[in-house]
Amino acid sequence: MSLGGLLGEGTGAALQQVRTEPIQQRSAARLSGLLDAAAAVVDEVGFDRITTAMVAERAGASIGTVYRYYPDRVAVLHALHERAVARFRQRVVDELSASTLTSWWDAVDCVVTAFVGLYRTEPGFRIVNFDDRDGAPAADAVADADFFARRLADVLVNEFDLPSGDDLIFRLGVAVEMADALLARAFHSDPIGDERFITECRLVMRDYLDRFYSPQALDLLATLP
Amino acid sequence: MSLGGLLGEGTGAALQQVRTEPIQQRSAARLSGLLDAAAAVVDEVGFDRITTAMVAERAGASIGTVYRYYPDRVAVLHALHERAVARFRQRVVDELSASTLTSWWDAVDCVVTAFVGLYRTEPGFRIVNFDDRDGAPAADAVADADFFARRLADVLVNEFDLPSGDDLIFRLGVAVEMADALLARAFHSDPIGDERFITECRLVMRDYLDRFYSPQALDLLATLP
DNA sequence: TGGTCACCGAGTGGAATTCAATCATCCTGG
DNA sequence: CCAGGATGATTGAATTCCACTCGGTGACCA
Repeated sequence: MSLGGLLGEGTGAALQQVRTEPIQQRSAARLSGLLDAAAAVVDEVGFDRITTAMVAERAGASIGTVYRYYPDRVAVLHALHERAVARFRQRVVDELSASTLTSWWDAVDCVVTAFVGLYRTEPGFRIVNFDDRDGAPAADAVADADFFARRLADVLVNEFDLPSGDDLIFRLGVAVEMADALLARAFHSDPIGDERFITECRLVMRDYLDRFYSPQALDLLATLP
Repeated sequence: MSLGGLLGEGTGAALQQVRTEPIQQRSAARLSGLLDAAAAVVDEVGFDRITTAMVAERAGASIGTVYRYYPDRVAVLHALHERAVARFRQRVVDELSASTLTSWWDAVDCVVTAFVGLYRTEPGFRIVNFDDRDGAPAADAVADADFFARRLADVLVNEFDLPSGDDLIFRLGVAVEMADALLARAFHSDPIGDERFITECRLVMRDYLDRFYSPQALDLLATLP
């Protein structure tokens, strides 16, 4: 789940992707250099044509260096995905603080906007996000989505007084799944993103959550014990 | 898109997956045996760890035999998916004819029910379905989803007088994406399927489509030119 | 009995991964 | 300040793995 884990400071699994934590400064540059190279290569040749040799060469490193940091080919792509998600997280924060939020809806809208922005500007993300659903990430994905739903729930509860609880988390989880699917569809064959799906995504999110959390629904809820 | 192509009699690419059409009877059994083996292996080791050797061994055949029928490893998984979809198609038909349909909603509900049943009973489908978005099928997937949306639109237009047109197809496409995401989520870590997500899927589908195609909405639409 | 059809499995090639050797940097005692 | 050992970082040839090919062998048919 790609929207998952957006607000987490690392979801646990993320950090263990790196085999050996770099100790000297130069290797930090190496690490991000490898990811930059991977992003470029993925954009050029696609997900399933990428080879470790290409990544190494593009990064000006040797094969062995790749394996020093990542246990296998797929882990490199995972890490690329993780980094993109981290940048997205920052983007959400920026977006949230740059906007004047008058209701929970504005916050949700910011998240969608940030995600769309990520698709558009982060090299390789579009492809990695589609293809990263295999194998290993599958297990993490649900945990990530759940984690993200919890974080988002915190924000909505604290900022907009939505009623906290498992119901809210579950519904945000549902919303995240739907949004991810629709945005993936929007960008599937269109680097700019098909606006119809993006618009419909916002609409669906709002309608779905309005059902439970519109002012009217909340008022109604308040009148009941 | 996994719900995609459900009602199609083959989407064009489907039939060309088999390299050589079997001529003698025994080879028909071989073919389905290979798929059974692939399904079992996929269930055991997962999508990206499956090897042609594993499939061959499980089927009691040799590597060469696999390649006699399928051009490559991915084609085997395509074929497995296709077979599952074919069975699903039958299940939809059964479901539709076994139910008394009083509105378009009943038809949509049947599709969801059939899809859930497929997840539960078709070996290997759960995993293949997740990963079928990736790699090669990715391109087909959107076409499939679109194709399925069109077929479903036909049914709803003919049986329940929904207004035909691109809008209906687009909205069904959106609905398909959402349903697929939510059902995938329901079965992601639960072989039986998390009922909360299944229920929510039905609810979301209905709410979303009701917005445009509820009796009230249709009446309203009718009063306008 | 000749001609397809089906099957086999060692062989090929390319990509993933390993690992022993080498280089770079840091650290410490003098 | 500076040997020079210790440890981190890098290398790339060697190895392993795996998808895929192909020539040979038997099975069915007419």
